[in-house]
Amino acid sequence: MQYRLGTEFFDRDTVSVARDLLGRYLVRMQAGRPLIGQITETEAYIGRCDKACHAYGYRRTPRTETLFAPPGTVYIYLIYGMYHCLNLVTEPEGEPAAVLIRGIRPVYNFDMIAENRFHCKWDELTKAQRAHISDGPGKLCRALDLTRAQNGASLLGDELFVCSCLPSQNLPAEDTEGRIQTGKRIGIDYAQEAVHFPWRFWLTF
DNA sequence: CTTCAGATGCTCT
DNA sequence: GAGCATCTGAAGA
Repeated sequence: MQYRLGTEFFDRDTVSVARDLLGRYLVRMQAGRPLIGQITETEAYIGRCDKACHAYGYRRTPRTETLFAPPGTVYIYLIYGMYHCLNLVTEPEGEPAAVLIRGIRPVYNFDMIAENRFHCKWDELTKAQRAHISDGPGKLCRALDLTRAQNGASLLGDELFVCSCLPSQNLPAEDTEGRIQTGKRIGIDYAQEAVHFPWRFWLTF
C-alpha cells in the first residue's frame, strides 16, 4: 500500500493538489472489492478567498464543518436534491479547502460500476453509456456508490483512497506531462469575481 | 450536435 | 422560501 497518497499530499496548496490528482487512481472498496477509476477532471475550492466555496470567509455551518477537518478527509454533500459531490479536503487543518472530483475513467471492476449506474453488466451498455458513465461529479458518485454516508471519512481508511499506481491491478503511474488543460469552474455563476478563477483542470487523452 | 424543462430535498436565511 | 459545485430525456437544427 506504499503507493497510497497520504496526508502530506493533501496538506498543500489546493490548486496544486487539484492538478496533481489528475491521472491518479481513486479506489472505492465495495463489498470487499475495489472499484477503481482514474481521475480525469478536478476543481479547486478555497474558503479563505473564494466565493464559490461553501466555506467562503471561513463560514462554519453544520455542512461546512467537514472542510475544517484534517487534509485527506472526504467531504460529500447532496446537490439539487438527488446527486452527491465528492471532494477531498486539502491544506492544513483549519483552512477550509477541497478539491472537487468532477470526472473519472473506469479502469477496474467495470461490472460493479455498470451495476451501480445502470443496474446491468458492462457488456450490456451502449457505447454512449460507457463513454459517459462517470464523467460528472454526480455520475461518479453513483458509479462508486458514494453518498453522505462517506462524509467525514479519511482517505487513510479502508473504504476510499487515492493511489499513484496499482501494480497489483496492472495500473502504472500515469504521465500527465503536457496533457493538463485549465479553465473556469462549472456551475458557479453566483460567485462574482471567483467565476473567472482558472481552477478547473482536466486531462486529455 | 444543441437547447431546455423538470426532477427533488437539503441547507441556510 | 430561495437557491443549489447536476443529470436525463425529449425535441429541434
